[in-house]
Amino acid sequence: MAVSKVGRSNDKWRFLSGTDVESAARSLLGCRVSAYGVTVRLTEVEAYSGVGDDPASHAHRGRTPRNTVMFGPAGVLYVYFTYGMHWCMNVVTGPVGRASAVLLRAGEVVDGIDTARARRTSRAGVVSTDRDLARGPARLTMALGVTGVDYGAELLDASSAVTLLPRVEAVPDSSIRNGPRVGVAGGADIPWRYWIDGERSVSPYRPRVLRKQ
DNA sequence: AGTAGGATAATCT
DNA sequence: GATTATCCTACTG
Repeated sequence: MAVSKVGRSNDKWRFLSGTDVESAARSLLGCRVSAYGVTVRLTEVEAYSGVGDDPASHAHRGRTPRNTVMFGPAGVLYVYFTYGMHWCMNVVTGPVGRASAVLLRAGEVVDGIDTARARRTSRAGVVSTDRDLARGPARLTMALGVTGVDYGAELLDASSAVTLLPRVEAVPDSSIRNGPRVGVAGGADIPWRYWIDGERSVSPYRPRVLRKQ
């Protein structure tokens, strides 16, 4: 049967396809992501706009082979490889052509914790603490077992390997904080990092390293 | 508790 | 050839 896409009959995900990536980011907090036997409750995300105003966005300079899915419909997974060893995952948001996305930065493992621990054991054999299992974008992605093969996955399709699930508990607006995004080279003044206040799984703020003057 | 340095490769200029 | 939406380890205090 036809997959229910964002909007139309699927009102609960309507916020994903709106034009406002900030409110999409807020609404994703508290939602769950499930993949390969592990489920995570999102506690920290970052919004990235598309072509134009946001120099930190991978889509800022237009369409390339890497960012192609960002230009498609909302509710699709954008995965990228960085720093020679890490995968990070985003939820594409906004109308087709907008190319905005929300980076999933941290979460709390709520199911499949043994699997997550196994994936988050370092080469030296050190097992992560539960708090750190999905604290940080590459850690979150690693805990879920998500890699480049999941690029373009339909997150709202229940038969997909990677799925997005609605909030189980409400997340009041008053518990949501925001501030500058982490580690970005441009747009450091845009406060598009959102997190749930008081969550231990939120990655610590690190001022970006100064490049050159 | 805080920071410095290394690992390691796709992507884009 | 430079840059990168990072993580881990080891060191200092």
